[in-house]
Amino acid sequence: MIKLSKKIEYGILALQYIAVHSDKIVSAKEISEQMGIPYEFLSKTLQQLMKKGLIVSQHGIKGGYILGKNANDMTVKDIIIALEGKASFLDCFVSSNGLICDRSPNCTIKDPMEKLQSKVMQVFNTTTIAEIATI
Amino acid sequence: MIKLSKKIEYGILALQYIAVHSDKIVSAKEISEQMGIPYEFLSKTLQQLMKKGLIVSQHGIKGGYILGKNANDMTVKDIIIALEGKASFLDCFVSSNGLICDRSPNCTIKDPMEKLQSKVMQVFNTTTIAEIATI
DNA sequence: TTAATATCCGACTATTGTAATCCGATTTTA
DNA sequence: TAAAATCGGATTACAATAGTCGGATATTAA
Repeated sequence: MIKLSKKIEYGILALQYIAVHSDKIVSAKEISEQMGIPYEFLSKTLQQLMKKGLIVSQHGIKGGYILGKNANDMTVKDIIIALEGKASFLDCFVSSNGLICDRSPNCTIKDPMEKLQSKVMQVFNTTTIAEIATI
Repeated sequence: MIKLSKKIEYGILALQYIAVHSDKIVSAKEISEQMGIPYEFLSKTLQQLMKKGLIVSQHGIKGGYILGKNANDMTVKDIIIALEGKASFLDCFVSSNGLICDRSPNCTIKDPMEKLQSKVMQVFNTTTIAEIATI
């Protein structure tokens, strides 16, 4: 299947919510309730985004999250990489030399697929949270 | 994960192989051996492509497959739809009215994600087997 | 100083979808 | 009529996703 995982969907929803409510600190509970996302799962996702610097956390009773950088500088590709470590279509693109599957190194689709992938990644890399948050 | 399934990877590989060897009928066994794809799984994939007209089958001892239409008119999107029925990022885009998940109809990411998706689909829709087969 | 509320973190379970396999039927050609 | 191919349903195996649970830590406010 060619689709975005729930984790990425939730990540985008959360970042959008935090961006729209940038005048205050937003808690995971608030996002969970307002966006209809399972609380525990969302918490995990937010912690991952925090570790990658996309958001900044504040502990304690008045705690929550704010954006870690400008929404204009935060792309969908950033989110995918923060939450899944990579953003690639085929497994062979994960390693640096590309020699993973049986067909390597004489794979006939590696080069054309790499071009296809870079085109798609360019779309992800030019779509920002600022765009998504502006409704 | 944002990645292409093995089925789609195999489908692209098979179509590429058939396109390159368009001077003859190519059997599933030959593709399986040459491309290193599990025979039974590949057979199923080829049957799906056949049902959608991307390839034409020939029964019997000298049987196999040839392209069902010009490689220039066969896009990656065609392959994805033939093998998975749809080509969408989020589940809510599957239905025509988009009212599936909890957030509908007031979902705040549906519209921006729909734009993102259409951009990606345009990439898939403008990449042909002819391009992929020309190495 | 203590209770409340929040993030943080590891481990675990449940579910789903993918990938692969098995078995047999049908078709065509030599 | 035997061999080699496609066809098709059912089943199994496996991996990744999605979600849950329990508890530790940090911060604030009463």
